[in-house]
Amino acid sequence: MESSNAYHNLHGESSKGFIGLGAENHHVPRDEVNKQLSQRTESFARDGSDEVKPSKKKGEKKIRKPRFAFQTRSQVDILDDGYRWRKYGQKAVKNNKFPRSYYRCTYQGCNVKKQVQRLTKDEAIVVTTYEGMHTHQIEKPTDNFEHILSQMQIYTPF
DNA sequence: CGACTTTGACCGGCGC
DNA sequence: GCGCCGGTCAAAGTCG
Repeated sequence: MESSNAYHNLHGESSKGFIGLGAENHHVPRDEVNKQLSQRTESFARDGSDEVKPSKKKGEKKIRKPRFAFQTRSQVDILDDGYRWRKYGQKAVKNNKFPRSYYRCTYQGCNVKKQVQRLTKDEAIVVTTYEGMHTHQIEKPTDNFEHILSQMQIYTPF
Protein backbone atom coordinates (compact mmCIF):
# COMPACT_ATOMS: atom_id res chain seq x y z
CA MET A 1 0.00 0.00 0.00
CA GLU A 2 2.46 2.58 1.06
CA SER A 3 4.94 1.80 -1.59
CA SER A 4 6.31 5.27 -1.76
CA ASN A 5 6.46 5.43 1.95
CA ALA A 6 8.16 2.13 2.09
CA TYR A 7 11.08 3.47 0.24
CA HIS A 8 11.50 6.19 2.77
CA ASN A 9 11.26 3.55 5.36
CA LEU A 10 14.07 1.73 3.74
CA HIS A 11 16.32 4.65 4.12
CA GLY A 12 15.44 5.06 7.71
CA GLU A 13 15.87 1.45 8.53
CA SER A 14 19.09 1.21 6.67
CA SER A 15 20.74 3.46 9.14
CA LYS A 16 19.28 1.51 11.97
CA GLY A 17 20.15 -2.09 11.53
CA PHE A 18 23.13 -3.41 9.72
CA ILE A 19 25.99 -5.25 11.14
CA GLY A 20 24.74 -8.16 13.02
CA LEU A 21 25.07 -8.61 16.68
CA GLY A 22 26.86 -11.83 16.21
CA ALA A 23 27.14 -11.95 19.94
CA GLU A 24 24.31 -14.43 20.02
CA ASN A 25 26.18 -16.67 17.70
CA HIS A 26 27.77 -19.33 19.75
CA HIS A 27 29.69 -20.44 16.73
CA VAL A 28 32.05 -17.56 16.97
CA PRO A 29 33.71 -16.19 20.05
CA ARG A 30 32.74 -12.74 21.18
CA ASP A 31 36.20 -11.46 20.58
CA GLU A 32 35.82 -12.14 16.92
CA VAL A 33 32.66 -10.17 16.81
CA ASN A 34 34.28 -7.33 18.58
CA LYS A 35 37.08 -7.36 16.11
CA GLN A 36 34.60 -7.30 13.32
CA LEU A 37 33.18 -4.13 14.69
CA SER A 38 36.44 -2.32 14.46
CA GLN A 39 37.60 -4.03 11.34
CA ARG A 40 34.41 -3.93 9.43
CA THR A 41 34.68 -2.77 5.89
CA GLU A 42 31.31 -2.67 4.33
CA SER A 43 30.63 -1.79 0.78
CA PHE A 44 27.23 -1.41 -0.65
CA ALA A 45 26.36 -1.81 -4.27
CA ARG A 46 23.02 -1.29 -5.86
CA ASP A 47 22.01 -3.75 -8.46
CA GLY A 48 20.33 -2.62 -11.60
CA SER A 49 18.12 -5.66 -11.69
CA ASP A 50 14.97 -3.97 -10.64
CA GLU A 51 12.48 -6.04 -12.50
CA VAL A 52 12.72 -9.70 -11.97
CA LYS A 53 9.89 -10.35 -14.35
CA PRO A 54 10.27 -8.67 -17.71
CA SER A 55 6.67 -9.16 -18.68
CA LYS A 56 4.31 -11.26 -16.69
CA LYS A 57 1.05 -9.56 -15.94
CA LYS A 58 -0.01 -6.48 -17.75
CA GLY A 59 -0.99 -3.78 -15.32
CA GLU A 60 0.10 -5.59 -12.26
CA LYS A 61 2.76 -3.72 -10.38
CA LYS A 62 5.50 -1.63 -11.79
CA ILE A 63 7.16 -1.35 -8.46
CA ARG A 64 10.84 -1.84 -8.84
CA LYS A 65 12.44 -4.14 -6.45
CA PRO A 66 15.32 -2.50 -4.68
CA ARG A 67 18.24 -4.79 -4.40
CA PHE A 68 21.47 -3.93 -2.72
CA ALA A 69 24.35 -6.04 -1.66
CA PHE A 70 26.62 -5.50 1.28
CA GLN A 71 30.12 -6.68 1.49
CA THR A 72 30.99 -7.17 5.08
CA ARG A 73 34.19 -8.44 6.50
CA SER A 74 33.09 -10.79 9.15
CA GLN A 75 33.63 -14.31 10.31
CA VAL A 76 29.97 -14.80 10.89
CA ASP A 77 27.65 -15.72 8.12
CA ILE A 78 24.55 -14.62 9.88
CA LEU A 79 24.46 -10.88 10.00
CA ASP A 80 21.58 -10.01 12.21
CA ASP A 81 20.22 -6.68 11.14
CA GLY A 82 17.51 -6.64 13.75
CA TYR A 83 14.85 -8.50 11.83
CA ARG A 84 13.70 -12.04 12.10
CA TRP A 85 14.83 -14.23 9.25
CA ARG A 86 13.86 -17.71 8.33
CA LYS A 87 16.16 -19.74 6.17
CA TYR A 88 14.32 -21.31 3.27
CA GLY A 89 17.11 -22.74 1.23
CA GLN A 90 20.76 -23.35 0.80
CA LYS A 91 22.38 -24.04 -2.53
CA ALA A 92 25.93 -24.31 -3.64
CA VAL A 93 27.07 -21.82 -6.20
CA LYS A 94 29.34 -22.54 -9.09
CA ASN A 95 32.76 -21.02 -8.85
CA ASN A 96 32.28 -21.04 -5.15
CA LYS A 97 33.01 -23.77 -2.70
CA PHE A 98 30.78 -22.18 -0.13
CA PRO A 99 27.03 -22.54 -0.32
CA ARG A 100 24.64 -19.65 -0.51
CA SER A 101 21.97 -19.24 2.10
CA TYR A 102 18.53 -17.86 1.40
CA TYR A 103 16.62 -16.06 4.11
CA ARG A 104 13.20 -14.52 4.27
CA CYS A 105 11.70 -12.04 6.67
CA THR A 106 9.14 -13.71 8.89
CA TYR A 107 6.74 -10.87 9.21
CA GLN A 108 3.16 -10.69 8.12
CA GLY A 109 3.13 -8.99 4.76
CA CYS A 110 6.84 -8.52 4.78
CA ASN A 111 8.30 -10.44 1.90
CA VAL A 112 11.79 -9.20 2.17
CA LYS A 113 14.36 -11.64 0.98
CA LYS A 114 17.99 -11.79 1.81
CA GLN A 115 20.80 -14.03 0.73
CA VAL A 116 24.19 -14.53 2.20
CA GLN A 117 27.15 -15.67 0.21
CA ARG A 118 30.79 -16.09 0.96
CA LEU A 119 33.63 -15.46 -1.40
CA THR A 120 35.74 -18.37 -2.44
CA LYS A 121 38.92 -16.41 -2.46
CA ASP A 122 38.25 -14.64 0.79
CA GLU A 123 36.41 -16.54 3.37
CA ALA A 124 36.46 -13.50 5.55
CA ILE A 125 34.26 -11.63 3.14
CA VAL A 126 30.55 -12.16 3.45
CA VAL A 127 28.24 -10.77 0.84
CA THR A 128 24.74 -10.09 2.02
CA THR A 129 22.21 -9.25 -0.63
CA TYR A 130 18.92 -7.72 0.41
CA GLU A 131 15.89 -7.82 -1.82
CA GLY A 132 12.79 -5.79 -1.13
CA MET A 133 12.04 -3.52 1.78
CA HIS A 134 10.63 -3.99 5.22
CA THR A 135 7.17 -2.70 5.84
CA HIS A 136 7.50 -2.72 9.56
CA GLN A 137 9.81 -1.59 12.27
CA ILE A 138 12.67 -3.58 13.57
CA GLU A 139 11.60 -6.30 15.89
CA LYS A 140 14.56 -6.61 18.12
CA PRO A 141 14.92 -6.22 21.82
CA THR A 142 17.23 -3.75 23.41
CA ASP A 143 19.79 -3.10 20.79
CA ASN A 144 22.75 -1.39 22.18
CA PHE A 145 24.27 -1.54 18.77
CA GLU A 146 21.50 0.54 17.38
CA HIS A 147 23.11 3.54 18.88
CA ILE A 148 26.38 2.69 17.27
CA LEU A 149 24.73 1.86 14.02
CA SER A 150 22.94 5.17 14.05
CA GLN A 151 26.32 6.70 13.47
CA MET A 152 26.60 4.81 10.27
CA GLN A 153 24.73 6.91 7.79
CA ILE A 154 24.16 4.79 4.78
CA TYR A 155 22.48 6.53 1.96
CA THR A 156 20.74 4.65 -0.78
CA PRO A 157 21.35 6.37 -4.10
CA PHE A 158 18.52 6.46 -6.53
C1' DC B 1 4.95 -25.70 22.42
C1' DG B 2 6.46 -22.50 19.08
C1' DA B 3 9.79 -20.81 16.01
C1' DC B 4 13.32 -21.86 13.20
C1' DT B 5 17.00 -25.08 10.48
C1' DT B 6 17.84 -28.67 7.55
C1' DT B 7 17.80 -31.25 3.37
C1' DG B 8 16.06 -33.30 -0.76
C1' DA B 9 12.81 -32.69 -4.23
C1' DC B 10 10.41 -29.75 -7.33
C1' DC B 11 9.79 -25.96 -10.73
C1' DG B 12 10.33 -22.49 -14.44
C1' DG B 13 13.44 -20.50 -17.66
C1' DC B 14 16.97 -20.97 -20.95
C1' DG B 15 20.41 -23.13 -24.12
C1' DC B 16 21.47 -26.47 -27.32
C1' DG C 1 12.36 -31.69 -26.72
C1' DC C 2 15.55 -32.39 -23.15
C1' DG C 3 18.99 -31.26 -19.76
C1' DC C 4 20.98 -27.92 -16.93
C1' DC C 5 20.66 -24.33 -13.42
C1' DG C 6 19.31 -21.23 -9.93
C1' DG C 7 15.74 -20.59 -6.81
C1' DT C 8 11.86 -22.13 -3.83
C1' DC C 9 8.86 -25.40 -1.14
C1' DA C 10 7.70 -28.44 2.26
C1' DA C 11 8.20 -32.16 5.86
C1' DA C 12 10.88 -33.58 9.49
C1' DG C 13 13.84 -32.50 13.05
C1' DT C 14 16.10 -29.43 16.47
C1' DC C 15 16.49 -25.96 19.97
C1' DG C 16 15.04 -22.79 23.80
